[in-house]
Amino acid sequence: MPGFDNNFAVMGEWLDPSPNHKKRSKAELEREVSLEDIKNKGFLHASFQEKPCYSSNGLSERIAARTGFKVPRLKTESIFPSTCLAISSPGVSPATLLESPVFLSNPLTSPTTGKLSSLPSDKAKYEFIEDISLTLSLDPTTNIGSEHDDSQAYGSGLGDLMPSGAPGDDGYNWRKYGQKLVKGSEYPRSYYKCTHPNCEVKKKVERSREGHITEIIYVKAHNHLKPPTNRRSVTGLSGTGDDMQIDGTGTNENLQWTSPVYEEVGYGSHSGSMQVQSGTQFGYGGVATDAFSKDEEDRTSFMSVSLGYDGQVDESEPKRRSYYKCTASGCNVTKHVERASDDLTSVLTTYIGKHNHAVPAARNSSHVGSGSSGTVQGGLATQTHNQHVHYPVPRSSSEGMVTANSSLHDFQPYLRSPSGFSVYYVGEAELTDISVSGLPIGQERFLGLEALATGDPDGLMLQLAAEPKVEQMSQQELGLSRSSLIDIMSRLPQI
DNA sequence: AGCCTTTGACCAGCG
DNA sequence: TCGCTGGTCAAAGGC
Repeated sequence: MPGFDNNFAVMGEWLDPSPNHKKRSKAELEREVSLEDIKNKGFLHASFQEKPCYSSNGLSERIAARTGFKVPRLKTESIFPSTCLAISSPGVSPATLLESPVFLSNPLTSPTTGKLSSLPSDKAKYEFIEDISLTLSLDPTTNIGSEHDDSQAYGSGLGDLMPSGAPGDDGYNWRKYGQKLVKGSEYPRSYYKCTHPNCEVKKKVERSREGHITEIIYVKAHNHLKPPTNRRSVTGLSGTGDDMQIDGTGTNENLQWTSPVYEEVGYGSHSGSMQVQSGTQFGYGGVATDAFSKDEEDRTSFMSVSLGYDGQVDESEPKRRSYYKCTASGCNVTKHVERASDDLTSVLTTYIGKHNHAVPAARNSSHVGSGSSGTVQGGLATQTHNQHVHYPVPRSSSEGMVTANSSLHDFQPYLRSPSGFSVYYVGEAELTDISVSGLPIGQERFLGLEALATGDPDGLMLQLAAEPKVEQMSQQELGLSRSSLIDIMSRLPQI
């Protein structure tokens, strides 16, 4: 949900207009990765292999499986010290940055070149952040930077979102019923059950030693609404409260859709940085949406989303991304509020910039939801509340589950920030359609963004100089999206 | 009292 | 059959 640390006005929203999703072949999805490139050139190649959706392998193993070599685990919490990107917020990693409106309009698109290199016809490696000049050492063998105060960082971000007592707080109540150290994972896996009567939803959560969630796997779907306490009264620009009530999980902020200080400045479709497969909707309240309600009993889902978008090929659910900018005078903070069109329970929120003002008193108005603790302050350059989107796929789809998205995403584990965690949904829902949304690959059109990110020596800012780049897509087709993006970029904080 | 976490034991699937 | 592994159970204890 669009959490509000301050007030954002909706900049706009994209609704993916391209339902002609296609499932990519394995060959199309295979990529190779070169750590040397990452290390030396700063761009990513990736290797993608099919993998079961219900993998229980540890991240490192999965990485190894995909890249073909053993990957020393990074202390990701320290990858990006303040001297790099000042990603003091747990919600930020280079990956998330690359998923920001600046870097990511399409996972298959180079944010720097705008080249779409992962189209079906493209068998080659593709570049992602080649020219990004942020201090982004990706040597996976190195603990980059000093130990930063993880707890502090976390405290302003996911820590609030994911308190230890509510792992992956998604608005539902969970009871832990087991914990085990699974093979291949250096972190214990905790097992939770939804406490709601007759609800069979379970989830498995892996945490790092620091308590950061590294992976969440959901099994089945809720057959009930979220507990009222998690429901937030929302009124706002987009009309219905329900539509706005996207679960405050993703924020450590007071929740407010219609804050007087943020305005919506853009909107548009987000062509799939997330791999999605259709099936059951985990809509607001967890109730299946129409398309799948006919089989609610078997409603389950699978979804792999994370900083790594670790896993799938398909993306059938259109996603909506709203862009907001802080309306405070002189404040250039922007954010964008991404979710599946039908799934209001999950959201990916990305912040760009740093507020240069105090939190408006209006935050405490009646608009403000019950949200959590404090606001995102301090040296926060960007913050991403990487909640996930629930998209279902049938169990059978696991056979074809491919880490298809991008090299970048596949490398997410390296970049995994304290808030970065993988989310999988596993289930047996019938697959009504398997397709790839967001990216009309067949038409080979996309919206790319050329971006340049520069780390602030003070580690407080991230400059994102971006130029939307459009290929094989008419201006008309882009409509507001392009202009909105340009506007967004123009408002980004300057170093 | 109720709900939760913890944790060792147990069970089932698989090779 | 056996061992491994992931998942679950359930008693104990804490809040």
